[in-house]
Amino acid sequence: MGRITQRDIARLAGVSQTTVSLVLNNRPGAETRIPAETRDRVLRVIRETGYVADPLARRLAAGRNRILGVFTYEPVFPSATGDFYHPFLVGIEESAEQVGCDLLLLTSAPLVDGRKRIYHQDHRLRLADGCVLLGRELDREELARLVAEGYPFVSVGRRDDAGGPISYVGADYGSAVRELVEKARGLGHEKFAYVGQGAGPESFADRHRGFREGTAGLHAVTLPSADAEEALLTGATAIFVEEHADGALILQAAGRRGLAVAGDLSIVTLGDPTRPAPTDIDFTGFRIPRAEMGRQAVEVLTELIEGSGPVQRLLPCELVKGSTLGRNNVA
Amino acid sequence: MGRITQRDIARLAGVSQTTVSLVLNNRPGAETRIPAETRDRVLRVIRETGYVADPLARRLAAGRNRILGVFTYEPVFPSATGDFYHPFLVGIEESAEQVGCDLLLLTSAPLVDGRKRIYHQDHRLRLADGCVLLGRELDREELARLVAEGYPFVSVGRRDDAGGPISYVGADYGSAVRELVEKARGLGHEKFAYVGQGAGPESFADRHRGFREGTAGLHAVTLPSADAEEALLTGATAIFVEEHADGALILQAAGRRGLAVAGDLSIVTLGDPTRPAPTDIDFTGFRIPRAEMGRQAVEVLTELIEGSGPVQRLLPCELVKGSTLGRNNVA
DNA sequence: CTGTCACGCTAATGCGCATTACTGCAGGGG
DNA sequence: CCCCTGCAGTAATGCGCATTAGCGTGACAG
Repeated sequence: MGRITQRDIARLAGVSQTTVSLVLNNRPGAETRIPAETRDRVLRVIRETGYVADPLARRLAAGRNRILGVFTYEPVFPSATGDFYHPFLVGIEESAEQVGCDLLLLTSAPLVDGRKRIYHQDHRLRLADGCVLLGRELDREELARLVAEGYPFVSVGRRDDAGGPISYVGADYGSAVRELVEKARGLGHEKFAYVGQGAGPESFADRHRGFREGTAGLHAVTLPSADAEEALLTGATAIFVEEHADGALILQAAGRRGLAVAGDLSIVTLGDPTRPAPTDIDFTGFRIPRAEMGRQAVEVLTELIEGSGPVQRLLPCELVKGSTLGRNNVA
Repeated sequence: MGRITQRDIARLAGVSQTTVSLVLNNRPGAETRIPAETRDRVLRVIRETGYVADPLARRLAAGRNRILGVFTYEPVFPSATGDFYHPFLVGIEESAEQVGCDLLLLTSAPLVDGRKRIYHQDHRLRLADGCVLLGRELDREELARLVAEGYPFVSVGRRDDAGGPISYVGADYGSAVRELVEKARGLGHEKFAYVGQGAGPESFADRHRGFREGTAGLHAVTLPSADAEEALLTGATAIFVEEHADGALILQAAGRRGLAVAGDLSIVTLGDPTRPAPTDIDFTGFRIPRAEMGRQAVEVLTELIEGSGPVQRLLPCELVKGSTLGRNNVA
């Protein structure tokens, strides 16, 4: 007892499979070409049988699916980073619902060298019409291949070209960081430190670029995350940290030295925490518009699938006033 | 320049498409039928071109997909209930990864009368080989139709028959509640109250049944959630609440009356909070094995797809000691 | 009375793959 | 000499649908 097909419907309605297809898709031209009487008859049979077209066959023939893939380079559901990615998914799901698409979580991608890879033996990307890519760090080679194959995809987060322009919906880290630097300068700060990678993934590079641009001509040093506490030795009065956890670390260290936060020392965090941090602290910094990024990524993806060219959007970050940035009181 | 197909590979390797398919699937029989020389030639071309079979066509031809659907009657990602459902998804994802399936979130299902419906104009269930159903309350008619159509699905949470037995992986609420009642009786409690729906969805009905069985022959009343505070007027020394939020409410009310919790009054919660509750309180109760339920649901679903008959599992709940159940000190 | 057109529909084809049935060939037994 | 068997592969078919080309009929102009 296989499931019902268009042929069955056709037989029951006394028409051809073609007619069923035409009625079903309500194609322009079919509207006029098929009289209401026949159409109703077909529709009635469809309703009675509860028939629905097999989306797979449909896609095979038509090339469309209304399935959007979601590929995440870092694990989304479990673990600590999960909380960071959750808001993106909320936006993605919301938007997918609006545009009437289903979401395919590419969970079957195996780990290779500790990372998920899109392309692997028997990859299943093509199940979806297009794909949203999530992750701090995307594989350049894979991106290049996606571009080369002309597969529609949108990155959540800005990406450099990879053998061609890449569509993305990112956060404007550069502007956000620059603004915060300027705010600090307005409060009298002249010596700055940046703690974090500041390179590698675009999101870090963008932050650091904003920092460099904002502090151009001023005293400004950059330290890796591992040396976070040493930022206190640099003479900086305003420390910008990529990661909340590092901010908390520096805060503690400052406390031990008897430095008053926002008085002797200001700390600014650059984005939402990606690791769980003892963060009852109300850091000055900004918020990444994660849900909105997810939403718009799906929007852009559907446009792409419709055939539009690459789209690149940077969304503004919302500044968080917080209480860790104050007037510089160091002579 | 469409994507590469088996035909292309065949042309490049100087063989037929059939041969490519045979090599690719390494079919028993093909192993012997195709000499290593030819196979290597084909494999080399495949490697050079980076070809991968279109999973869609594959499924169309073979009838399988390795896609598992996830349908949720209540919204999963956003909102408050999201936190409740999250653990299920974690388990589902984990298990899906293990069995090498992708997950299709049926997000395109529209709301009808405020609820999601599986069956609607152009439903897309059949995209997946089978489906995991999530939600406190599933639509009986829809279940019946799924059963009638022979579509493989597993409910997370026990379900009554609907025109046939339904596969599920549920939590054994009945036993858990009964155990808690017995524990309370062991501590000298003789008058009980149950606050919550106690009917309707299976999960509530099961809890209530456990309560009734445990308190058989004793003083035991049942109150709707709206009248939670009135539980204090019933003379009950042990109050069982379906929902943490109600427990918190009763706790407050008890405080106002000067009743000591676990002393004058014991409160037991029946499961994890589904609404965010001011729950720094360490309630005595039990935990629903949510992740495990998700995991096993996927397991069962794959069995079902392989052709097994209905499977029904009840998983034990883990009792939580907590601090709100104490010896009855009321004369 | 023929040519043309619109109408209402259908036959045929192909999407990319898996599968089944078959073919051409070589070698060996009868 | 023919038949059989095994080998190494190929042609053909179909999955369920969308799409294109086309067909039979009646109406109507010329």
